[in-house]
Amino acid sequence: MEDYLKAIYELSSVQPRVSTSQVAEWMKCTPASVTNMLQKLSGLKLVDYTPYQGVELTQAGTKIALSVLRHHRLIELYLEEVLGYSWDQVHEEADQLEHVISEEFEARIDRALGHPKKDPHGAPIPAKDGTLPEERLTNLWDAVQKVELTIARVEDKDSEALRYLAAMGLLPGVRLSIIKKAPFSGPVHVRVGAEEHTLSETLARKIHVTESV
Amino acid sequence: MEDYLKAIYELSSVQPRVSTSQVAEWMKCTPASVTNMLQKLSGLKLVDYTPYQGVELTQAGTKIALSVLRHHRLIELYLEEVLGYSWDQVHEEADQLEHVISEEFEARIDRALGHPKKDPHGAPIPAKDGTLPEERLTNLWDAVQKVELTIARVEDKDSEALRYLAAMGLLPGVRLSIIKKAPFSGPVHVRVGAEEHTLSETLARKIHVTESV
DNA sequence: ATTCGAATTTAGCCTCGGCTTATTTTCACT
DNA sequence: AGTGAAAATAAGCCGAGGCTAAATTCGAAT
Repeated sequence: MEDYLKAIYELSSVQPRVSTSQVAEWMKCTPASVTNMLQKLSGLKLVDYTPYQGVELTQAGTKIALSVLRHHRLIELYLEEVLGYSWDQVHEEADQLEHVISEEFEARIDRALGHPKKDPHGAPIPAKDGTLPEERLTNLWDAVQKVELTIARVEDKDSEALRYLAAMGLLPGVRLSIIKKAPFSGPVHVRVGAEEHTLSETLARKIHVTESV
Repeated sequence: MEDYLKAIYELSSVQPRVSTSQVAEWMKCTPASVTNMLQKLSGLKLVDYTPYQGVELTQAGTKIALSVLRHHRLIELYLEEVLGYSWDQVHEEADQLEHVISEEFEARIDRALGHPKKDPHGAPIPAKDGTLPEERLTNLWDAVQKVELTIARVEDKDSEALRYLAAMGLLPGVRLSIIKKAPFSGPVHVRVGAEEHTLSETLARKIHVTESV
C-alpha cells in the first residue's frame, strides 16, 4: 500500500492525474492489480479515484506518501554518509527499511545527519511537516544546448546505471555542458571537466539538470 | 515465521524440547495457531516436531533463529551506542528491523560497533558462524546469598521494568549482594554500592547474575 | 488397568495485502 | 456510429498468519 502511494506520488509530478496503466508499469504488475488496489485505497480515503479517469492522492494519501519518501531518502543518505554504502547500494536497502522504521528512528537519523535537504541522488527530502521544495528541472536529454549545466538529481532506481554514472563522475552537483546531440535519437555528447562522454537517451533521461548559475 | 523460530530458540535454553503451549504463551496467541505454524515449519524442515511431544529446532532452524537473534542484538546495541536510544527503547525497534535488514547492513553495523560480544542488556551476540558462548547464569531470585554477585544480563522484553532497573542502577556489569530474602516468596533485598533496594520476585527473576570474580 | 482432565490437534473458517487471467465495459477518436 | 485500446470486473490463488469449537491423545492418579 505504501508503495502504491509512493508510486502515485512520484508519477504525479508529471501530470496531476495518473492512469492505471502508468501505475501498473511503475509497480511492475498488471493493470488489474492496480485497479484492485486503487479501490482499496479509495475506500481508505487515501486516493481520489474515478473509474476510467485516473487517480490522485488525497491529502491523507499525500501525507503518507511524503512520510514514506522522507524515510526513504533519509535512510539512503544515512546509509551512504554514516555506514559507508556506495550510492548504487542504498536504494534497495532503503526500500525495505522505509516501511518499518519508527518516527523516533527517523528523528534520530535526521538529527545525526544535521537535517539534510537532499538525498545522495540529489532528490529533496520532504520535511516532517510535508513541505517539499519542488524544483522544476529539465532532464539532460531535453535540455537545450547550454554552455553550463549542473546535475541536480539522478534517478535512483537502476543501480547498474548509477555505478556507470559514478564511474564517469556524473554526480549531483557536477557541472557539464552538452557538446552535441546527434539527430534522430542519437546519443548526446557531454563534456565533464576535461572528459567527454556519450550518453544514450535512456541514460540521459535519468539525469536532471539546472542551468548553472 | 522468524518470530516463531526465535521463540523456540529462546525457550529451548531451559528445556531442549518446547511444548506447544509454551510457545503459545510466548507468542501471545492460541495453542491452535502454534500447532498450525509448527506444522508449516516442520514441512520446511526448520523444526523437528512430533505431535504431542513438543518441538525442537533443526540445524537449519537454529541457523535462522541465530541470525535473527544476531540481527536483533546488533541493532539494539547500534540504536543505543550510535543513535542514542535508551536501553528500554531499543527492543521494540529492533523487533521490527531484525526481519528486514540485509547481510550488508548487518556487517556494516557490526563493524561500526567493533564486532561487539554483548547487547545493551548483556545478552551475547551470536557470531556470523552461529557460535554463541552460552554462559550458565543464575537469576537473582534463585541465587544463594553470596557476598558478591555481578549482573550479567537483564531480560529485555519489558521496557517498564528496564526503566525501573536503570533508575536503581541495576545494569549489566554492576556488582551487588543479597542482603536477605524474605521467606514465602517475599521480596529480596540487595545492596548496590551504597544503596539498598527491594525487588519483587518477578523483577528479581529478570536479572541474571554470576558470582563476582 | 481404567479413567479423567489437561494439553494438544483437527476442522473449518477468517483477514490482510497482495497477485493473476479471462471477460466485459467504457472512452475517445475517426 | 463504430472501433480499438485502456480500464474495470469477475473469479480465484497465494502466503502468512489468526481464531473458535470440537475431537483426540497423553499421562497421571486411582
